[in-house]
Amino acid sequence: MATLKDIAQRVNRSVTTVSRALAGYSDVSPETISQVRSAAEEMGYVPNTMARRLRNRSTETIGFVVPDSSGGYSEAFFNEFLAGVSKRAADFGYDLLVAVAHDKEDEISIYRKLISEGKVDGFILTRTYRMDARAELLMKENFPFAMFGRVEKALSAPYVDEDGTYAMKLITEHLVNRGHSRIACIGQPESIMFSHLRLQSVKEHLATAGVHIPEDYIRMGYFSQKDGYEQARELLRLPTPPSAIICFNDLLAFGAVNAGKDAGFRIGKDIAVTGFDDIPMSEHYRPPLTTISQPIQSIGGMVVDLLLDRIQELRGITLQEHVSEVTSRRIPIPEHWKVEADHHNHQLLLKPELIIRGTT
Amino acid sequence: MATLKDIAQRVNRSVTTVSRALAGYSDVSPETISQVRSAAEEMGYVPNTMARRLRNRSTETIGFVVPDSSGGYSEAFFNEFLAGVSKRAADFGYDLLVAVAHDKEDEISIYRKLISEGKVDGFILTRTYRMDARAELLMKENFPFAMFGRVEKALSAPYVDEDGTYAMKLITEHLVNRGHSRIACIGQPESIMFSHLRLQSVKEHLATAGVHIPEDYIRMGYFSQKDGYEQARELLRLPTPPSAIICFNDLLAFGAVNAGKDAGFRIGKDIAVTGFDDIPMSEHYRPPLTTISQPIQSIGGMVVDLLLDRIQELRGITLQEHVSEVTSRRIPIPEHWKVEADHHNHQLLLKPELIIRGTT
DNA sequence: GTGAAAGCGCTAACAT
DNA sequence: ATGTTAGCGCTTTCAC
Repeated sequence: MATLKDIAQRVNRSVTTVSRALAGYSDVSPETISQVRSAAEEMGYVPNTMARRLRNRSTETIGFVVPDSSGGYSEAFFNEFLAGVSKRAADFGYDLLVAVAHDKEDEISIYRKLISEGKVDGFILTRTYRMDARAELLMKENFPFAMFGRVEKALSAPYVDEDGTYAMKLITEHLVNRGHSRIACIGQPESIMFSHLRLQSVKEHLATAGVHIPEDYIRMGYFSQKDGYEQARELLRLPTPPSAIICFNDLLAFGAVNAGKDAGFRIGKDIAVTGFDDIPMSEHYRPPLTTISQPIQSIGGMVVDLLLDRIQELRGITLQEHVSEVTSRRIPIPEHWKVEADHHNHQLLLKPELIIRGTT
Repeated sequence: MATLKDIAQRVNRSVTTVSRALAGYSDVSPETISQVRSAAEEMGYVPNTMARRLRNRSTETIGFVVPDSSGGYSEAFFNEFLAGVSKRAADFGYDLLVAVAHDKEDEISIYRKLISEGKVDGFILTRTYRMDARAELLMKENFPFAMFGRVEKALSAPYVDEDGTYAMKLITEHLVNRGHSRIACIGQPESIMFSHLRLQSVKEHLATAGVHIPEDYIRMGYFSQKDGYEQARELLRLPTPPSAIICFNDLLAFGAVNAGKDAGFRIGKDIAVTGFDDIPMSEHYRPPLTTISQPIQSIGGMVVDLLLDRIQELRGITLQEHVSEVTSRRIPIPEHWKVEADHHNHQLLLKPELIIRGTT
């Protein structure tokens, strides 16, 4: 591998000059620049990553800790998001470090470790909790991070989130308009922020519509298709079973659909089911699933943008040119997505879309 | 962040001595060792990652390039595999760098880039092709890698693979025993190694069983549920439609099941469908899918083991202790999984399992 | 416009 | 058993 030194020898200049020529400093003579550039080109020079990182005290790396694949986390969601993050990070020369929480190891200790070892410049968080230990740690450490999702306490941390409250307004109105008055829901644990927000919204909008939702219609704490099946089965065995089941993700909805079928209901006729996320399979399910769509991959990209902004902010502007270039390259966010934003566009709420299909 | 220098000052020793004390060299006095260790502990010393990497010419990082999420790649598979890789890598202090192929960018150029920038010590490859440009590049560059899957040309590269030939033997025998004689199959492009192997095996074992498989029963080039639906629909509209459809992944099978339903067939009675992979949903599909199961997460871990072996091999044994410790920690592979292995246990073939469910 | 020198934090060869 | 020196490859003062 060619180094600056090699180039310097070749063009009879000092390492310093070569470094500056390559970096495009203004105080290098044009001829030197072109000499150096072509020498570098010829010699296939690529800067040594670790040397640069050591010197610059920068890892050029974003960390993403996967809660744990086994948790029944909606897989398709995760892939899409990761793709969005990785591609966007690559645009800025950032790498993506992925860690999966060991069963043994405390998730939060992974964050601690990655910070103390200096392996990442910042983190991306998803599936935030109302009280999120990760967000609290990172705030306390003043370590850069950006979230897909919010936390309950108003933090100054940057985030992108879907407007789950609005999404549930769309769903409940849709169901009420279809004549449903016995509406149940199956969701994740209420400790998860989005799950909490969605449930609140369901309650609120049903109340507005004058629809009562009894306590035993509310099933919180579930993720998987299997969970959806079991909870829906129980719901349908109640003395007064619901005529519609709102599920807080698509997998739960698939399970509920199956439970409905097994109990002899015609899905979309005798009983309605809705999902959330619009994973690829939803469109192909039988019947196709009514659900809420979110541009997951784009969201991943947006979160990267927010994080990189935050990193530079905390670092103080050092690399002037780079900064402005980077900031100007931010993904513009389509206006029709944006519901709300803080004055710095660092906290974004996106408008989700209701996709009406065969299950309602 | 405390550095070796800080510790050295504290204990009145040189940086070198501190470094060696921490590394556990034998030529440091016991008291110095304990002094240094406790000082390090107190000061919360953590070695600077980038300094170590620069100095050691090691990235302590494994690269994994995701072909592209949109390609219809079986998502659940990807997650499980990644989890296995990440966890195992973490056991050895290795990081996992994940890159997603940009739509614009040539996939192979990502490998080139990561190599020339010195960002990873080795790669993990999945979904290998019969002629695999990545494997060829890495062989040519003599850069460490390990594969989940084989390539057509016999390479000395380490791999783990399922015995797809055997898997298809199980499937065809199962179907033939159930009385099927009109058997079709839907698979990925034949350029993909596993798809090719599976197809060959299907042909071979059907021939052995005296079952003829006409050309128009063979549909290669597909990945997604949608593909599965469309191809199955066409198959079922043939003058002589098949009575069984072998699909080379579970998503294809889901599509085929739906096509069968839509055409008025009773799945598992009028028409049989089989999948491959046993993703979580397969068990919950309607009807539950007969398929081939593989321990994906474990396989991810095994591939990491092979890769780390290869990395150390190419590097020459430098860190004696570390090496032996590492090698001794390898995941033992259950005997009942192992079908075949080369003499160094660097090329492993695993025995897949047939899971019989409702679609046959 | 260019170069010498210093240093990021670590490790290792070579003294002593 | 310990310290001195050197250097990984890069960037950034600071001097000329």
